[in-house]
Amino acid sequence: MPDQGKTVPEKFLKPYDAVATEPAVYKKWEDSGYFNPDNLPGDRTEAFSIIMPPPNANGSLHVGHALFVTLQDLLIRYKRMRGFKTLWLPGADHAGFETQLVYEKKLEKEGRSRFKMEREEFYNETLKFTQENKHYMEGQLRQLGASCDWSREKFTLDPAIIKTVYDTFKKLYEDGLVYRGVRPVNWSTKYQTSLSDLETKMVERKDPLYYLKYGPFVLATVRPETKFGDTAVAVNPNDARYKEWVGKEIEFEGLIGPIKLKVIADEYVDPEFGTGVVKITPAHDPNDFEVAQRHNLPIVEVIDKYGKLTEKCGKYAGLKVMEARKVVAEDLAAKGLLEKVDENYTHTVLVNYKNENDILEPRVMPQWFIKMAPLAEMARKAVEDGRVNFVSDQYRKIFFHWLENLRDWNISRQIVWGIPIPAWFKGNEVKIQDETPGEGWERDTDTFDTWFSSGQWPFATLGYPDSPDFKTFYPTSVMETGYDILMFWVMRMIMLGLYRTGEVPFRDVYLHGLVRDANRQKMSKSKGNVINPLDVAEKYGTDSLRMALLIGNTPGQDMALAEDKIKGYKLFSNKLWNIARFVLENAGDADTDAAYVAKDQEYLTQFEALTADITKDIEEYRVYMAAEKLYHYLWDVFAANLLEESKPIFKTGSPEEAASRKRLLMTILSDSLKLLHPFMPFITEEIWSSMQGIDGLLMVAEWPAK
RNA sequence: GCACCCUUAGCUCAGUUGGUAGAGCAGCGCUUUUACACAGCGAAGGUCGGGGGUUCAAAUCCCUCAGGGUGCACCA
Repeated sequence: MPDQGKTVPEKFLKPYDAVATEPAVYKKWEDSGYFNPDNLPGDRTEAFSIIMPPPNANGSLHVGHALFVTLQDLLIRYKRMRGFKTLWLPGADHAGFETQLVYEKKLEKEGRSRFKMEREEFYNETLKFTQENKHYMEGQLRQLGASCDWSREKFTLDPAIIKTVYDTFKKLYEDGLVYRGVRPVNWSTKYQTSLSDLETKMVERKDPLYYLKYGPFVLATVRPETKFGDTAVAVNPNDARYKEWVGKEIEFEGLIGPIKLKVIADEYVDPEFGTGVVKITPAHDPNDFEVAQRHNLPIVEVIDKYGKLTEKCGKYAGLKVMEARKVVAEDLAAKGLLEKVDENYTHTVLVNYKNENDILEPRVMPQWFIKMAPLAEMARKAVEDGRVNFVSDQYRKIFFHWLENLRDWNISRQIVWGIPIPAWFKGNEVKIQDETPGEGWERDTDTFDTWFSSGQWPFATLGYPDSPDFKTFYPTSVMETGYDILMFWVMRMIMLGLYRTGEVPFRDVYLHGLVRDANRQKMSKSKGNVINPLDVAEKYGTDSLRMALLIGNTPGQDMALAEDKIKGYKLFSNKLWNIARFVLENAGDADTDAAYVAKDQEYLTQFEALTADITKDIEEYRVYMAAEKLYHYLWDVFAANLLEESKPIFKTGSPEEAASRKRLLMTILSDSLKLLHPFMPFITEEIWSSMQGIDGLLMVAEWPAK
C-alpha cells in the first residue's frame, strides 16, 4: 500500500451510508442551536427570513412537501453561511374544511358521523388528531434536513395567532371592509357549509335542457325544479321579438296554481341562446340574483340547506333536487307545459373543489364577506411597483389577471373545525368581540375560512405588532410555495399583510410546480404512482432526493420525478464520498502555505470563477443551474481530471508539484463542500467532520465567494 | 370566451443578458489497473413543433399557424 501512514477514517473504506449518517448529523445541527438566529456565531446584522408554508396537520408529508423543504432549506443554509441572521419559521395549519373532510372520512370508516356528535366532542377529537399528525410531521421535516427554528414553531390555533386573527377581523369590520351580507354563496348540501369562490370548480356535465312553456314564451332551463322560485322572466332589451312584452306581466297556469311574472329587460340575457327568454330565480342562481338586485325583484327560497324543496313548492316540498327535477318535468309534460327536451346538452356545473360529486347549490344566505376591491388595489400596486417580486414573470401576469375578476370573499364557514368567528348578535345588533357582551346576545356559530387565518401567517407568526421578531424579520425575504395556492394563499397574504401592517409580507415570491411521476401524471394514491419522500430518502438518502428535486426543476414549472433520478444522485453521493477518500488519503497532510505551480493556479482560477457563477445563480434563484454546475464540476472536472492527473504527480512528480497539488486538492474539496452544503447538507457535513484541521460545523462555515 | 405556460436526443427535462445545443435515465461499446462494483469509462444520438420576420448571428426577440396543459369567466 503506497499510502501507509495516512490517517483516513475507516468509514471512507465503505460506500457512503446515508441512512446511518443522516439522523446523527441532524442531531448535531439541532444540538448546536444554530437553527435559532439568536444563537448564530459572529456579528450578524442583516436578517434573512422565510416563513414556512405550514403543512396541513391532517396527513403525512408528500413529495411536494419535500420539494418546498429542499428549496427553502437551501436558501436558508446559503444565507446562513453568507453571514445573515437567518430565520426559517416552521408551523402547521389546522386546515379547517380540508381537515374536517379527512376526519369525517375517518369517522365514516368507523361507522360514525359528525352530525351525530356534539360540537365540542367533534372539535376535541379533531384537535387530538391534528396534534398527532403535527408531531409526526415534525419528525418528517427533520428527516428531510429542515434547518428551521423549532423553538419558534407556530400552529394556526395557538392563542396568540387567534388573537391576531380576531384583531384583524375587528379592524376590517370597523373599517367597513368586512360586512354581514345576505348574498349568494356556494352551498354544500353534503358538508353543510358555504365555500368561497376559490373553493369551487366548474365541471362539464351532460344534462337534459328543458324547454318550458311560460305563457306566451318558451324558455330553456336545466333546472325546472327551481321554477317555484321564479320572480320574473327576462329578455334582452334589444330583442325585437319581445320588445312589446317588457314591463308587462305574463299569466299562466303552473303546477301548483296560477303564475304571474313580470317581464324585465336586462343585458344579461343573450338573445342568441335558447329562445332568448330566461326565467329569473334569484335565490338559486348568482346571476339571477344580480338581475334581481338591478330590478328590485323579490327573492324566494325554494331549496333548503339539505337540498330539498321548501314548502313554497306545494306538493313538491321535501323532494330532493334531483328527484324534484324528474317529477316536475314529468308533471309539466303531462300538463302540456313542456315544449321539448334536449337530452344532449353539455354545460358546466359548480362543484366542491375537494369532491366533484358534491354539486354546490347557490343559496342566498347571511354570511360574512370581505370587500375585495380596496385590498386588491393595495396588492396590485405592491406588485406593480416591485415591492413584491415574482421570481417567474408568468405568475405576475396571472396575478394581475386574477385581480380583475374578484368578487367579495365569503369568509364564514358553517363547520366546527376552525377558529370561531368573534361575533355576537342581538336582534339586528352586531358586536365583534370574543367575550359575550351580556344578556340576550348570541354568539355566531360559524368559523373562519382557513385561508383567512393563513392569509395573516407572516405577521401573525412573527408576533405583530410588538415582538422584536416582527421588527427584525418582517417583511420576510422570500415566500416559497406551490403555484397551486397562489390565489388561495399568496394573494391573501399580500392583501392582509399590507392592510394590517402597511408593509408587504415578503419581498420575493418563488413558486414551485407540481411534482409529477416519470410520465408526467399527477401522483395519486389511487393511481399507485406516489413517491413517498421518506421511503426514497431511506433508500437513497435525503441528499439524493434533494438533488433529484432540484436539478431540472425550474420555478413555476411542473417537474417529473422518477425513482431512477433519485438513484442517480445516490451514485453522485458515492462519487463525492470517494473523492473525499482519495483527497484525504493523498493530501490529508497538505501544507496550506505551499506555492501553487502554474497548472494548479489555473485550476484554482477556474474554480473561483465557478464559485462566483454558482453564487450568482443562487442569488437569482437559478438553484437548478447551480446544482447542475456543481454536479458537473465535481464529477467531470474534479474527479475525472484533477484526481486522475494527481495520481502520477503523487507517484513521480517533484516535491513542489506534489505540495502544490495537495494544497489544491484540499482547498477545492473544502470549498466544494461549502458550495454543495445547501444542496446536500448531510454528506457534506459528514465529510467536513473528517477533514483534518477543520473545526466547527459546515453549516456555519463561511461561504467561499468573495 | 379571455389570459398564461409548454412544444429541444427514445423518455423526463435544462439552456441566465441572442454567439450554430446540455444533463439524467434508457440504449450501444469497453473495463474488474487501489478514490469509487452500492461501479467506472467511452462513443453515438437533435434541420431545437411548422412557417415567416428582425439581426453579422435566433432554441433564445417579434408575427403567425398547429398541438398539449393550466388559470379565470354569468350563457339560462
